Amino acid sequence: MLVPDLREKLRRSGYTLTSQRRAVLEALSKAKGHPSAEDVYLIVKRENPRVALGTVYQALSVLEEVGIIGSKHWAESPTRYDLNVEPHLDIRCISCGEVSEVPGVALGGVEERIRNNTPYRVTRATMVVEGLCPACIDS
Amino acid sequence: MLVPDLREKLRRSGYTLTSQRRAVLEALSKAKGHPSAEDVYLIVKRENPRVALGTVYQALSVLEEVGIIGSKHWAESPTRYDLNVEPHLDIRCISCGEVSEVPGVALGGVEERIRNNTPYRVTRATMVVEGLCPACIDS
DNA sequence: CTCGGAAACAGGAATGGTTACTGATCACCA
DNA sequence: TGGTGATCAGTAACCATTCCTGTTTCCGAG
Repeated sequence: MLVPDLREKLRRSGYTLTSQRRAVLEALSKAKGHPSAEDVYLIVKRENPRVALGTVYQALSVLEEVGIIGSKHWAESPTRYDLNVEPHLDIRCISCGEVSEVPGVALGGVEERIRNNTPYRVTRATMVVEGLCPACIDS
Repeated sequence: MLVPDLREKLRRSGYTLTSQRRAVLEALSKAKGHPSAEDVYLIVKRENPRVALGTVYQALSVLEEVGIIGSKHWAESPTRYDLNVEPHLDIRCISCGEVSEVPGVALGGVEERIRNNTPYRVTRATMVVEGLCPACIDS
């Protein structure tokens, strides 16, 4: 199964397991990249044409809150979702929009240092990386 | 003067110096924080009620391209602009939206390590930090 | 198993930041 | 100073996302 104790994880945060939420999770694993909400919507729709886009947005936000999926946001581009909830770097091509992972780079305790240098209660510290992918450099 | 050789810097990239672009720059320095395009627009409008919001957007984007100003983007919030073009960390309160600087935290060559671990040509690597500001923690 | 109330959903309208478009105006070099 | 390409004002359009409303689904208590 895709996520063990899925129902239990949702219930612990006061949510219920619905077929739509399961379908969104399955679509996310099928997409195997960094799909946007709309990408997920299109995949879910292939099997269940009656799902609403708003439902996909809501399901993604619930799944993220529960900690089953992660999201990243680049300016001028829809939010991308990811089954990989471990801290890791992704880079987005400013020309074609493709997102891929940057392996082997650790942030080295930057978040910890941020916490020690601000009176804010830090809730999120993400690296947003942009560039030109190999294919777009050549063209 | 706010920026020496302003005209020259614009000209070098093929742009001209206009009163609107100068006004946007002045508004940005008056705002003294991390204003959004609309914040800048409202300030500029006080002295020149005929400016259009679109002009402010275009001016900000030109000034950024030329390297006179910087911008940062948090999800679910308009892009913020800044006269400080040196690499530095800013944190945004997820409750009231206020942005302030996190002093004394260096990224320690993370960008260099990213460049060495991706086939992309990196054009931008920013840290996006969110949290609760002291005032919002108490309330 | 089944019933009732709470949660979630479908469909579509609304929102908000940003960009695109068009005819009028301006900046600047010859 | 005059011409021309860049820029502007005003406004419409765009797109990702959220909101709204009536209907359906989920699931724990019995």
